Amino acid sequence: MTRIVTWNVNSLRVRLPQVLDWLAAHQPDIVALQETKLPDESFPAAELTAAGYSVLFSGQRTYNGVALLARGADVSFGEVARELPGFPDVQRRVLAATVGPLRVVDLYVPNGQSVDSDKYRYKLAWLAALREWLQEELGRHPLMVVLGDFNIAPEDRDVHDPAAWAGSVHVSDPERAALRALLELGFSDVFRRFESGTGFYSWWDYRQGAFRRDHGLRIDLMLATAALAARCRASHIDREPRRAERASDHAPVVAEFDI
DNA sequence: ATGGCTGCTTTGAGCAGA
Repeated sequence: MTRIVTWNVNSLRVRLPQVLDWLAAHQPDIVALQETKLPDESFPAAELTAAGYSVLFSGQRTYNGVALLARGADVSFGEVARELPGFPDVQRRVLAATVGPLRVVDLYVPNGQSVDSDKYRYKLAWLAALREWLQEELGRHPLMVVLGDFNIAPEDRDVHDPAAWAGSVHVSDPERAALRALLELGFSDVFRRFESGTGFYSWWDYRQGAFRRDHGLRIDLMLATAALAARCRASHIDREPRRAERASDHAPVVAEFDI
């Protein structure tokens, strides 16, 4: 059994103790982190290695930053990619590697800020470039997982108050269409293989007691190719770390595979 | 109610997140 996780930690500097505790408690095999907010020279490689993980990271100061952890010493990360082909970008949002039989693509999709902003147009252009790249990757990697903070709630059932969110960034039609276009390449949203209802969120605003009131969005996703999805046995969102003092505003999303 | 909260930044008010 292989346990795979995605978690937007919103500063690995602040969250490292919680991440280490969570790794020790849950022993995941592959972890994709987003918003590490650390330049590579500050990445806590020694601490994570001491916790039993091999690490790969692509970071920058202040914003963004992604990392992959693979359980075991000296795990080999093959065919590493840190960019979307044809989409040069100073923002560190992409980290892909081959780990054993698996292709793992860790993404921190742009937020988009608001639907009338340049950042929104950047988000849609980024998603278009991502689709082109994943289409190529699919030809080479039948067992692929694309996971991370997508900053898109796929459907209204992934939104605590769809009427309040209607038309805004994270739920707008163009964003959802871009996500559907990714899925239509041949991916499955693994969480939805096990749970079809409303009320399952992976992010809650820090403000206005949103977590306590369970006002959230499901925006952290794990997409698997058909061959990999067929081996998925369970998926859940672990709300426990969100309860902690100084919690990330995102919860880890977990899935287990027969690999 | 463009507030609310958190993390970051050539340290402190402003940006960004979602």
